[in-house]
Amino acid sequence: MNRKKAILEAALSLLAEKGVHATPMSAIAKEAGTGMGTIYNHFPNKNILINALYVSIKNQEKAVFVAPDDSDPFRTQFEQYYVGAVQFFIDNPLYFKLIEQLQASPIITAESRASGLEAVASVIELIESGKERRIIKAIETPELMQFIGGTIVCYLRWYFQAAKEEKPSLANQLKMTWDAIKQ
Amino acid sequence: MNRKKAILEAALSLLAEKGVHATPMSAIAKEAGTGMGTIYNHFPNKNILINALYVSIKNQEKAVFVAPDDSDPFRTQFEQYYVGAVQFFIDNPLYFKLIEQLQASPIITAESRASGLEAVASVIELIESGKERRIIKAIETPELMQFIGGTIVCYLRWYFQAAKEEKPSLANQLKMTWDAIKQ
Amino acid sequence: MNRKKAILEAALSLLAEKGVHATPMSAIAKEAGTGMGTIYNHFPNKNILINALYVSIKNQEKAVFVAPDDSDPFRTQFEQYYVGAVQFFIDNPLYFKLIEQLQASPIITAESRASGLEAVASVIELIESGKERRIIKAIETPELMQFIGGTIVCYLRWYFQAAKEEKPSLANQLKMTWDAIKQ
Amino acid sequence: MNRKKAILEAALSLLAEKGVHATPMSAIAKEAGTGMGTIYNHFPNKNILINALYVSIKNQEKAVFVAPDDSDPFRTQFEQYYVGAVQFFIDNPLYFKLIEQLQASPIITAESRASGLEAVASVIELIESGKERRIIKAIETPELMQFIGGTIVCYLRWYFQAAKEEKPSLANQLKMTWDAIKQ
DNA sequence: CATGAATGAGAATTCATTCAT
DNA sequence: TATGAATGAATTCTCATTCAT
Repeated sequence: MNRKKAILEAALSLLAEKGVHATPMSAIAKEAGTGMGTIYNHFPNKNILINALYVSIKNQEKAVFVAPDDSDPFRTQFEQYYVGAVQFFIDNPLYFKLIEQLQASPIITAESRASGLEAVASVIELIESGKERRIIKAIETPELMQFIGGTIVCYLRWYFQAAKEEKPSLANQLKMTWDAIKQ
Repeated sequence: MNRKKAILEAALSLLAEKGVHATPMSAIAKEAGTGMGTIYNHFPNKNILINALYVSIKNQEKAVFVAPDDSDPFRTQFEQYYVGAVQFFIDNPLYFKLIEQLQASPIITAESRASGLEAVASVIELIESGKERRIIKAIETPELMQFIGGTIVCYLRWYFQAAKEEKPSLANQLKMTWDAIKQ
Repeated sequence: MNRKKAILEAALSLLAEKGVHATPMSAIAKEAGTGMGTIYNHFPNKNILINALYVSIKNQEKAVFVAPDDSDPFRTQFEQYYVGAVQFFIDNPLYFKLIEQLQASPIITAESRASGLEAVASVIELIESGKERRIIKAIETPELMQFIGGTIVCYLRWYFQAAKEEKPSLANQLKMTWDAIKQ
Repeated sequence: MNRKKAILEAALSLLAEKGVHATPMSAIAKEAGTGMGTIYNHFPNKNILINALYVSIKNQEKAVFVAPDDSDPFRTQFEQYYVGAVQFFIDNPLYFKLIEQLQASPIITAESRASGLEAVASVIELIESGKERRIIKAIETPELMQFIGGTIVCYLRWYFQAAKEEKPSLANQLKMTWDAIKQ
């Protein structure tokens, strides 16, 4: 039985669901079916556990951004990234809930944050090539990235709060985002 | 002597700056120059105080959305709303910091959240007229609102984290958002 | 009801009797008849409480060393100091038990320790005048002080462990110490 | 491979250096290069380990008190004991640090303490013969022993806290102690 | 209404000890 | 016999809330 994994899973579910500050370590231990001390054998303290979870999510997110087929049209490649990111969080709602909480939190260290940025390195590359090819607006890449990321977050917020039967179509979102950034 | 106001101001500055969970009621009392009991005379508990702050910010935001001149072109009216919202938070950075923290927090009640939505009622109206006049894309209004709101939040995040000397231009942001939603 | 005093008294009795590490703050609170939080209102943490106790004892000890009558013979003056110190701890056995524990402990700060040294300033003066008058051996004062202090500590240890009926006479002790240091 | 010895050595160095309560069993195991379970195979619990260390030191101290040459003058014999004891702890500073900590500690059992007393049996004998021969003051032997022991402890404290270059001379100490106890 | 000392439940963290391997 | 991950009771400290003044 992999206790470390059990702990991370229990932590994910409780931290995302109840909130970081409403989840005592004892609750995580109970949910993971271990003693509290066991958590501390694997993670020196609560913040480190949370950072580990953050980095683990970001690493999985990274795996989603596989290099798209370069022979595809630019817009197709962009949409693949976009849809990939959205789908990743739709498939893992707890990840989204947790990342939302941690985004602006002082708990996440600069180091964890930096490792999180790696996830989007290949997207940045695509955007910059799009700017060179005059497909994308000539705006600073970080600003574009922030904008695109923002549309994703908002879509997901919207997606998760919407009632089951009326999940908003991703097509609209894609169209708006593309219109926003295209030259 | 308006103690209630002093308490709200102290709470705003501490909750925004230090974080909700790192701000004890005692610190708020000290900053407000009152006793702790006085806070409890005005706000039955900490959560209610925080909700009051949230609603107060949303109400001030509402005041910003004054009906634009109907004789102006639609796009001008839209930009007035957009710039107004952005400017409101640029002028009140603490408001933004606090709202960001509370956005996804279970502290904010459904009721407070609902009252927050009133702020944007007049914008909704504008958007719907835009859709009727086929200036704006035919997408569900809530989805459009969410999208627009998302771009504002992301711009502000970007704005506040950027170094002093290189505050990003709002023009790019306006252009992207308009291109996104326009027919 | 002076709670701070009650806390110090409870702390003294438990720390001295059970030992510093065997006395939880909760036990002190219970003994003092207060809540645990009350202790922390008066002393920010356990170490500070212990230091406060240490300094308080040293201050009371200081009060014991009243300037002796200068017209008395030197030896009389010396014995007054010696007997005073011994009597102080015989009268306050808990003080002795606690000081013994804390003497070499890293809990006591340099500052507390320094304040403790003030207690013996007037004794140092007497010893130095004794050396000048060639009544006392020409040995470095700190070494003499350490020696004298050591004989007191040992006597007290002996005194407290001895059975009730055979408390050792202080006279022997005084004689030995005097013979040791006299020219 | 003598694991028991390795454990005792690791325990000595850590307990003396860091303090009894700041040294977890896990740290001792690591320093000794064994698993934690191994310690518990040799010593049923932490207190028993500490007592074993105490008794071991006292036994080594005992070995230092070899019967002096009976043809030597009494004072020479006494000084041999005295210097031997002092030298023992100067040669083994960790022993002194640990014994100091444990002196007043409830961890040390009455049994261990009793076994510690054996160390000085031969010194007691010498002192009593000195009293019979009217070389030493007619004071209860235990009181004399306590006094002598006290001067040693204080000298050592003084010795170890003094700066390297100004180690206090043992000669002064010997003179004072002798003057104190001699008839 | 205003005050702020008192309260104690609850949180993070430690570590002696056990036991399956 | 050796190992060290697992355990959870025990400890320190915090802070929302109360209430006597």
